[in-house]
Amino acid sequence: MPELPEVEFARRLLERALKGATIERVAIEDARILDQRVKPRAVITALSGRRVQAVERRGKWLRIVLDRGLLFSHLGMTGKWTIGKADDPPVRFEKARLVATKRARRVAACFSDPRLFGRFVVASEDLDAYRELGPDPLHDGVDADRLHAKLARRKLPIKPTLLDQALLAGVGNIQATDALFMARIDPRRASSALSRREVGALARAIVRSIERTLELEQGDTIQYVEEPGADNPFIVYGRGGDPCPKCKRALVRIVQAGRATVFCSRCQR
DNA sequence: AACGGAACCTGAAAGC
DNA sequence: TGCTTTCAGGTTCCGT
Repeated sequence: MPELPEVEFARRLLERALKGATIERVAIEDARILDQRVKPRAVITALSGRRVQAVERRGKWLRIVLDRGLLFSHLGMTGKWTIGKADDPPVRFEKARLVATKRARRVAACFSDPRLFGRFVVASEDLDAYRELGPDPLHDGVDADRLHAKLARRKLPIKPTLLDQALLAGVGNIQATDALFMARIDPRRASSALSRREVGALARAIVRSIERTLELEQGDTIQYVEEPGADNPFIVYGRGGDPCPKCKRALVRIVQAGRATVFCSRCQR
């Protein structure tokens, strides 16, 4: 599932392909990726002829800066950008395509998304959802003192709290699950009960977990862990019932706020 | 205000 | 074999 590392992978891909390029053709194959009030025609008009100045990311949001206006892209659960030739046939589950030209070279940036949780939004200013994001662990680091102070006011257990994008932008179910294992913290603990020392360990684990995942994502294509044939590169995420990598006791799978969590009841306290 | 839970989606895997 | 059920989950919305 796309979380911060996968979105950063997409950012780098799009930056290489599109920065400095001019969008010459836009196709929206499925309007359900758009804001429902916006007509596909309006999106095509807004993007056509625009020059891409930068491809940025905050949390799980991509922000493509144009010479006039902005394009926001969220990958949802199954969204993916791939780069190909302008006239390549549609990729599987393709929902939108930007054909752009840079120094007489034409490229296609294709957005595919089988489950349609992704977003494709043209705007003239930052979206509320973007403005409301908390610090990005990769850009800003994780300030443990600040995090500790924020957690002190939270009522939820630490695991669901970590999924709040206003707390830290980009942490999803996978990174939260693995980071709690790395920091040896029980996901059921009350957020406000974590000591400063524990929050320090958690802050470091979040950054380490993200950097580790990013290192695994080399090359030009990316595979998400849920896709058929993909292996699971994560430490405990998706490994309920398997032996704990540290102590070999069976990892426990529970559901919190509707999300699966895996942890070791011996190593995580 | 804060929180839980459902809804939005559909492909793949598991169950029967 | 083929049908049905379950699961995955980021975000938004709604009800409590």
